[in-house]
Amino acid sequence: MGRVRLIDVAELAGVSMKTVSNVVHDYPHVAPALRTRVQAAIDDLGYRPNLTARRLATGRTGMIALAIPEIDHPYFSELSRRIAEEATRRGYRVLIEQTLSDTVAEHAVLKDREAGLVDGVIFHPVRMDAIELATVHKDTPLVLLGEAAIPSTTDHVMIDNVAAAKEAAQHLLALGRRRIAFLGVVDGDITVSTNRRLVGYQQALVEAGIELDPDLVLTVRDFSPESCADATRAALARGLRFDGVLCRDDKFALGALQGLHRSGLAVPEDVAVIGWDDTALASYTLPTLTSIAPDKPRLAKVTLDLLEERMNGHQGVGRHRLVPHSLTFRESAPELPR
Amino acid sequence: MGRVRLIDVAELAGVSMKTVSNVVHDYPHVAPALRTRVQAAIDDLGYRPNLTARRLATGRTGMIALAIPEIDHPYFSELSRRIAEEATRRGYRVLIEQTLSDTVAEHAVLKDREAGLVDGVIFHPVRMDAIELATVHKDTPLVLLGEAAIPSTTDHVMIDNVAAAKEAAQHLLALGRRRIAFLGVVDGDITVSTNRRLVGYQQALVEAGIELDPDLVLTVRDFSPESCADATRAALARGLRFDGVLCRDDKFALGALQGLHRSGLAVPEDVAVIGWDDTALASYTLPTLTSIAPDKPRLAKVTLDLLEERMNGHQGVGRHRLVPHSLTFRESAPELPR
DNA sequence: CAGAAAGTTTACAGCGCTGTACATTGGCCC
DNA sequence: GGGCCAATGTACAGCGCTGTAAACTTTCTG
Repeated sequence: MGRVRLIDVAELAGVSMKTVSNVVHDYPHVAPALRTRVQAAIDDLGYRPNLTARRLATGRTGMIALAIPEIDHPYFSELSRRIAEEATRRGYRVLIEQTLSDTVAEHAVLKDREAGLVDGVIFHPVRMDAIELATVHKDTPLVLLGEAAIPSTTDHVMIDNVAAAKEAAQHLLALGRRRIAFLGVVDGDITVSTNRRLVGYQQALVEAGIELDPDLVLTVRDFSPESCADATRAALARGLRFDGVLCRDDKFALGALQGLHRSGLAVPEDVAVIGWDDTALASYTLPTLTSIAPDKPRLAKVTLDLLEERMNGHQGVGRHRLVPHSLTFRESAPELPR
Repeated sequence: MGRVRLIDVAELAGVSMKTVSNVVHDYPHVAPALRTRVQAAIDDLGYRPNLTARRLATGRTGMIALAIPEIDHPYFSELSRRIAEEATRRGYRVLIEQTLSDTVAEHAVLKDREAGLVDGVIFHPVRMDAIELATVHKDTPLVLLGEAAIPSTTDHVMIDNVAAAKEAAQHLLALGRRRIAFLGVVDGDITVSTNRRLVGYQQALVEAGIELDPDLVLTVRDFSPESCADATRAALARGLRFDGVLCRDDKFALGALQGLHRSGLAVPEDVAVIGWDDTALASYTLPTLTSIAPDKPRLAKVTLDLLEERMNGHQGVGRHRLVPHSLTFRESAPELPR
């Protein structure tokens, strides 16, 4: 336990508490002799500043909350890591909060700031929409991620989903595929992300002069790879034919790979597959998975840039940043030879 | 910002701060009339207690640290989720800390408690050994996970690695496999976990009257699936033959699946594969992966039981708990028909 | 109905730190 | 030598909350 207090050090060194504090904080105007004496006392006693007291006195916590749907989803765990590392670099700690896509939990997210637990919040909402967010969020430094809610009043970072989906579909087209499926729309739970990606997919096809076939937009039961595998097999079983699949995320793509394999189709020979998020999963599969790759380090950097400005008092309308993306080519939809 | 303070509520309601505090804490002996009046004032003003101040006054933070090597490793992110959920159930929040298997970072883990950031620490060490831990850890409530360091003085939770490895190997034997490889030993970085698992593997073979072949213990470059795939292919290429592989974790197993596939071998027909940790990965692969499954909910529960007792002042020697494990059967090493 | 017991409320001293205001010292310039 | 400024150090009032002790009320008991 941090039994040793500032005043204990001060007494041992024969100085005031404030001087010890100054030494701890590397305040420049401390006489060298004194500094060493105080430092010796600190080391002697094994003094550690009590962060709670410091926080109360300063009003700053040095912590930021990261609220995500699930910590054990590959994309979010990779994102968490990036953000935690970027935050550490800037002297903050990250408190990860799981919402489990639950409305109540999402509403609770912003309370943390009110309770003085954190200085700012990074929030990837699923349920809350722009209006709810705009009303709840008053003066909490907040940066939103994802596409679910984009209130104009709040800072927000994402990739250009439409463009990314379009580029992926265009790559499939460039590979000579003409019957391209989209996997998938979760039954009764169509998210904004899915929507944007679907739009990009459609744009690519239309611009290539291909008629849209609604049957090629597959519907799945839920967000599990299993349901995607089932949907893929079911589609093939009822006679639907396609030679390319654009998936809304890597887990969906794994489901597609399983479904195709079990239906006796070869990837990429018979069907090319593209995933989304470029998580570690993409290199673990058979065949390895071509995937849309958001620039995660950049995402972390931009997000923290915005948040830090807000925490430093920046006021004003919401800033909206697009972060670059690219296509990471692997076996399931190989790069074009040139 | 939580501008509203306890005293503001008190003044509005015309009572003392302490009475408001009592209402906030549901202290039973508050006159009903007063309680409603105070509650109204709280609601009116939108009062939220300042947790930092509370912590300073009580000396409790309500937080526990979870220090793990990597947040984006599937096993650790699943573990984090379990532990966070169990902790939430008990009224704690979890502060996740990445050590990246770095010695310095591991040593820093215990400082958090000293700084009063958390009430207790759950720590999965990689580098620190029992002796270091025993000396550093004085009176911080601490529970260790994993097999790296087991100082007798500290509470510790793990599964029986030797037994689990033995059972897995025995399952491969029961499937009629006789040439069983172990994947693998990381070159120059053999961990205690790997060692325990290797021992169990060897016990099973010896008890089955099979002579140990050191060549069957494969060496890999690092902890990536890629290096495991390479090691598998290289082994096959140099003429090594085997019909079963026991892997030290699921990521290694994914590498094995890739390597076997690329070498033209079928799983499980030619070679049966068993992974370790039963992470989500295991159901995503082709074929799906049989894996040793630690009872993660139980692990979380036991860990928090121990930690809570320590945080409540329990003294005494380290308690060492084994948590149950089982084998989750999937395609790569199917369950025996009966 | 006195006295004890239980219920209810308050005042206030910290928790350990930092920010501010202020005191002291020494160096430098004319 | 006086005056001024920068450097150095200190005292102390909070930050917002809770625990303790004590005051005051009401209820119960014989």
